[in-house]
Parts: sequence; C-alpha cells; structure tokens
Amino acid sequence: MNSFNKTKSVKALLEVFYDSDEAISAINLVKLLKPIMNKTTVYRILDRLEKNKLLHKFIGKDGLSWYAKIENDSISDNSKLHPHFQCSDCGITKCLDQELSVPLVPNYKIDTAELLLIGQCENCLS
Amino acid sequence: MNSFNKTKSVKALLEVFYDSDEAISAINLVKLLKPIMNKTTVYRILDRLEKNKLLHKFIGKDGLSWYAKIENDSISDNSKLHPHFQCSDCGITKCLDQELSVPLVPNYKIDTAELLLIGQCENCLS
DNA sequence: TTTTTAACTGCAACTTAGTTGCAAAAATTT
DNA sequence: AAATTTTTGCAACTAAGTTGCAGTTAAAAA
Repeated sequence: MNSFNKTKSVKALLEVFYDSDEAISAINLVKLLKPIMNKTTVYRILDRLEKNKLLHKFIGKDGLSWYAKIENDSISDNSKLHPHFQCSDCGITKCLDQELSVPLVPNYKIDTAELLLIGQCENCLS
Repeated sequence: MNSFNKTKSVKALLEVFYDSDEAISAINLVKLLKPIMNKTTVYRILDRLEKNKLLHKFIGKDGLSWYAKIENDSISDNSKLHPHFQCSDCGITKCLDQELSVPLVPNYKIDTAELLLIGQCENCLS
C-alpha cells in the first residue's frame, strides 16, 4: 500500500502501537526503540507515518508530542476528531471514542480542534 | 491584595497583558521584556501569576506555553474553562468567550479540559 | 544483472524552551 | 538597625526536537 511501511524500522515502530491501545509520547518511543534505531530516525518515521495517516499526533499537557494509531475501520481519515485523555497520576494517555463537536466561532474558520481532558483514570481512582 | 503584584517586574509583565486582549507566548514575553528583566525572572513571575490566578496558562499547537489574563468580573476563578483559538496564518492566539462543556467519561474523573481550536482568524480570512 | 537514482538511516552537532543553583539585591519583619 | 524572607540576575544546564552530511539500502532504469 504505502512504500514506507516495508522497512524494518517502520515495522518495528508500528509494532509498538499495535501492541497496545494507548498513545505513546515521542520521547518514550525514542527510549523504547533505542536498541534498534536512532532518535533521528524515530522522529522522521513518526513524521512520515503521520503524513500517511497511520498515526496521528497531538500535544500533551506538558507540551510533549504524543502519537496514537489511526483506526481506519471507518471511512478514511476523519476519525481524527476525538478527545484525548491524560491521567495526572500515572500519565496514561489515550484517545477517547466519543466524537468531538467543534464549536462554531463567528467570523472564524475552524480547521481542526484538539480537546485534552486531564484527570484520573479508572486504575488510579480505585 | 497579593504581595507579589507590587514589584516593578510583576507590574511590567502584567502591563503587557493589560494592553491587549490576546494571549502571549512565554518566549514572546521573554523577548518583549528582555530590556528590563531576565528570562528566568519572566518564567518565575509567570508561575507566580498563574498560581495566584491572575494569568492562566495553556499549551499551543506547537507545544509552547501561552498565557492570558483571567478576568475576574465573574465569580472567583472558574472562568478558566474556555476554548483557545490559534490562527495558523498569523499566529494570533486568544481565549474565546463561550463556556466549554466538559464531556463525561465513564469511570474517569475529569479535572480539567483544554480545547484548542486551530484555523483562520477574521483578519486572515478577508 | 549492472548502473543510476531515489529514499532511508546514523551520527554528531546544533537549536531552543524552559529549569536550576547560587550569590547579590530588595523588600519585610522583628 | 538587624535579621529574615522574597525576588532577581547570571551562567550553566537539561531535554525535546532538528539539521547537515555521509553512508547505506532499496527501487527504477538501462
């Protein structure tokens, strides 16, 4: 399908995501993949995967980059407009299912919206 | 009222905000105030002003810190839950008036929410 | 299959937002 | 005035992310 997803590095990176359903920060990916690839490579592959809509990127509460896979079960790529959740205790970060309704702003054209919810996850509550 | 807002530095910093209604990035504040105060001081005052609810902080689409004043015309400090808008053309960043409704997430406790809208402002559209 | 070209990767060095430690200076308290 | 607390400047640091370049791998053309 896409040429880039044939290389070993890309496969290794994608595997990290297909192991879990959570979002992963770029720095964490760099750490995880350090034994098999360079930090620069990680960032470059992330860029490509984002452009090719296999991953989507968002900014966490701390200003760091996070990535999560795009499920393309539904129609093409408009599955991207959903909220993200970040647990202030354990740091777990994930995409939430619910559709995000973008508020209309008079005289402005809104292209995209990012909703970040911060709180405590199931685990940390109990 | 608060002890910190008496110093020259704090006054100078707040003046930047009370000149305009827009949000200002930390780096821009550092630039603007460079003639009269140190970068470290800017960051420290920003922290204090945030803790004391005179300014609020949010993260822009680029992962940078932005600050905007908190209007305390209304009741205390719960005026903070509003969307932020960032123009992808000119970079202008501001708080929007509309109240932000925090979606409920089953089994999660949501403490706070950040909605960032990205698009084009009035000016850049015409 | 060989040659040519294009895409990918590693490394080191860089950029930049933000932080930290410490000492000096102000401002407050006693 | 003396003692204590708070604020500030400076320089050095940290860490996320980027860039340039050379080497390697893969794909396309011959």
